[in-house]
Amino acid sequence: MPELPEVETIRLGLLTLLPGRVITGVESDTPKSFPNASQDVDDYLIGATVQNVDRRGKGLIIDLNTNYSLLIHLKMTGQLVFRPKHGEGFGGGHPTDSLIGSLPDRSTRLTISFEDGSKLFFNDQRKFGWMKLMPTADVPNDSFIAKLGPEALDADFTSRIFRERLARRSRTSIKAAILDQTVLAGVGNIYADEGLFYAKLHPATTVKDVSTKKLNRLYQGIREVMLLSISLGGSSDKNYVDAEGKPGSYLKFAKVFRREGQPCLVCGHTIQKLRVAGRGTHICPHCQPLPRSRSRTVSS
DNA sequence: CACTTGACCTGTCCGC
DNA sequence: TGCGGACAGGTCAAGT
Repeated sequence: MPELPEVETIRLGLLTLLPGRVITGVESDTPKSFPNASQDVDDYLIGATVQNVDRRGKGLIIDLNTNYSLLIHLKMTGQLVFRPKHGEGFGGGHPTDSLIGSLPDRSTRLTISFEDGSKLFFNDQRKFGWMKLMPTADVPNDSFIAKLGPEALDADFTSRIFRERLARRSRTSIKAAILDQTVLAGVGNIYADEGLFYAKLHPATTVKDVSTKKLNRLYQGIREVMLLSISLGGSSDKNYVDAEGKPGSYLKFAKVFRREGQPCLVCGHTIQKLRVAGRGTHICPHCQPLPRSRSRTVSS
C-alpha cells in the first residue's frame, strides 16, 4: 500500500506525536511481524525514549535514545496508528475523523505502549509488513536499506543521476525500471503510473528506447506527483491511513490510476487498464502511445 | 548478470 | 446466497 508519499505522511505525523515518549510495553501477536524479536526484546525497548522518526524509501525508522532503532516496512496493507491515552482525542478533544475503529482490532500485529497511556498500533491485514529492532548504527547495513537507490525527492538526486541509474535496467520496461527500489527509492505502482502519464510515456516502452528528453520529463513527473501527494496526505484506496488514522486525498487528483473506463482529463480518450511488469497498469492510450517494435510485451 | 515469475497473506469483488 | 477465481498499493527467492 504505502509508497513514498504515504510513508512520508506517516513519518511527519509520528514526528509530532512520538519524540519524548517513553516506552513501557510491547506486545506482538505473530513472530512474523517482529522477525528478529527475541525473549529479551523488552530489555531493549522498555524504558527507552523515542528521539526521532526517519524514513528511507518506503521504510520508516524510529530512533530511540538507547542507540537502538526500530525499522518498519508496511508493505501493502500496513498501518501505524497512534492513539492518545484512552478518552483523550486529538486537537483538544475534537473528533479524530479516524477511519479506524477501536484498537487493537483483528489486524493489529504489534502494540507499543507509552508511559502516559498512549499507544502506537502496527496493523497489517495481509501480514506482509515487519518491524525490526537493531542498533541505530546498523540500520544502513540492513538487508532492505542497504540496496536502496537514491531517495526520489532528495535535492541532490538529479535527472542525470536518474538516467545513469536507469541504464542498469536498459532492457526491461520503463515501468519495471522505476519500480525497482535499487534504481531509485520510493516509487510504487500509483506514482509509477502517474509519473509515466505526466511524461506521456507508455509503461511498456523498453528503457533503452526512451529519449533523454522523455527521461528528464519522467524524472520531473515522478517528483511532482509525489510532492503533490505529500501535500494532500497521500493516496487512500482501501487501507492507507496516516498516523492519526485519517485517509489521504491524492487519488481524487490522480490522472490515470484507478480511472480505467473514465475519460482522460487531457484528451478525453478512455483510460485503459493493462498488465505491465506483472502489475496492474493504467494509461491513456492516446497520450501514451506504444512505440512500434520498441516495447516489451503487454497484455490487457 | 539481467530479467521474469511466483510466493508470501487476507479480504473483497465479480461472474456463475 | 454461495462458491471459485482473480486481484490488491511491495518485496524476495528462485527460475530462465
